[in-house]
Amino acid sequence: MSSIQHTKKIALVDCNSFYVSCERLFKPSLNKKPVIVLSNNDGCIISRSIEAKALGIKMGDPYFKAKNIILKNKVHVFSSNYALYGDMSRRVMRTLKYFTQEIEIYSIDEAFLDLTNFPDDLVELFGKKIRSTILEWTGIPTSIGIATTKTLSKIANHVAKKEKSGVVSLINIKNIDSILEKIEINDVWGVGKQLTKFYIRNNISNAKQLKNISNTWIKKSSNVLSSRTAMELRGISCISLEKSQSKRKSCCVSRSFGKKVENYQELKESVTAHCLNAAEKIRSESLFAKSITVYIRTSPFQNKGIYYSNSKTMDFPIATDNSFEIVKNALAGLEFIFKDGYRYQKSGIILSGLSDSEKNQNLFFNKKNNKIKNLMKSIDLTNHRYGRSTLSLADAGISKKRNTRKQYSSKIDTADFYLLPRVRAI
DNA sequence: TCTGGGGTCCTAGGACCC
DNA sequence: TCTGGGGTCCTAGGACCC
Repeated sequence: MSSIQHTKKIALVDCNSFYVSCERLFKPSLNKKPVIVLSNNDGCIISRSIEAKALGIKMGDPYFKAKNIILKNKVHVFSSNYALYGDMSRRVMRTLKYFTQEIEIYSIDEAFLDLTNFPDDLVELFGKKIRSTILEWTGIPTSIGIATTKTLSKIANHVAKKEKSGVVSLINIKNIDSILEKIEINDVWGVGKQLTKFYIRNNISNAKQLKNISNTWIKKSSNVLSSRTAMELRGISCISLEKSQSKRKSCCVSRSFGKKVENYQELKESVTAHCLNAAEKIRSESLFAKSITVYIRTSPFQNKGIYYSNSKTMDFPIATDNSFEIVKNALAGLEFIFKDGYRYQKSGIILSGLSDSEKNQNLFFNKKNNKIKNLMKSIDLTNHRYGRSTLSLADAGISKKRNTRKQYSSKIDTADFYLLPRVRAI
């Protein structure tokens, strides 16, 4: 057993303006220029380059509201291309795994690494090596924050975003209070809109103040999550690294419509399509759903007409991954909640109570079940080979034009070898 | 005219039981 | 006038994250 006691060291690696950076790979001429990426249907702004941020363009703002600034400043606009971002994300994560297996992939553009086994005085240098390697191998710029807990590594990362080196370690700093003091309370990981309001009311407006507040007070007036955050600010690790990604518990598929929908048939088609996507997803992960929720709603932002939103949840008699059964139940639920005369903006479904046990199934295993299983398998295989929705149910309305907007797509597919950008070795 | 999508966890309160 | 008390389980909705 080693006698050396290592300080706990957690690094948070975060890709800078990830979606924008992905698009820039294929158009290097856009470096240093303002660029944004839009959500589905070109609805909201979901990624901004620093130059776009500097223009005052806010995260999550509806596109049409920012259009004036965008046109005036010649901001480059992209519709989102999730296939591209997912692919680039996998490349970045693979690169990280080259450095350590102690990794938690936290989101599409973020990962926590446990660097406890590296010497304290070398960890920042190691961070810089990681950063330059990711840039070299994938072309994606990152920021890296290193500290003793996840919450503090988030803060270190926040500071690193403004540093030229892109890497900040709090490990060897004796007293980090002067740093925490400059972190606004709403920038602390785990403090959202409601908690910010609550803390401000109680004269807590930065991370240092939250760190120094009594634990009993937080637990009493808020909840365990809040006290965990405060503890982590004090350097006491409460949120551990989740190395193995556990199987998910639910699976949602939803879309807003490009144009409002009043027609029942069109709603049915959208719900059917959502079900087929979700069913395929859970089958690919060998999961079975216990229940399904279907929901529809009109736009919450328009006051013309009355707002209507409703949902219906149904249990399956036996947990299932069968597309037909999932669609059948969803459509029954839709019929139950549909009301005529509204301009619907969105529909969605949620498969929940997901499990990978086939316990329930085995009891009822028979020929018919096997037949359906094989059918599902061949549907998935065909769709995988020839593109999504090659094989579909009639109700998904595949012959029709999709009710979505995607005006600014770069149409880049990393599966196409010749479009892959060549990244210059540094 | 036009406002994303996909997750997790916690808690309050209702249903039910003795 | 006045209607127990304590426990468990489940779910819907809220808050948070990216």
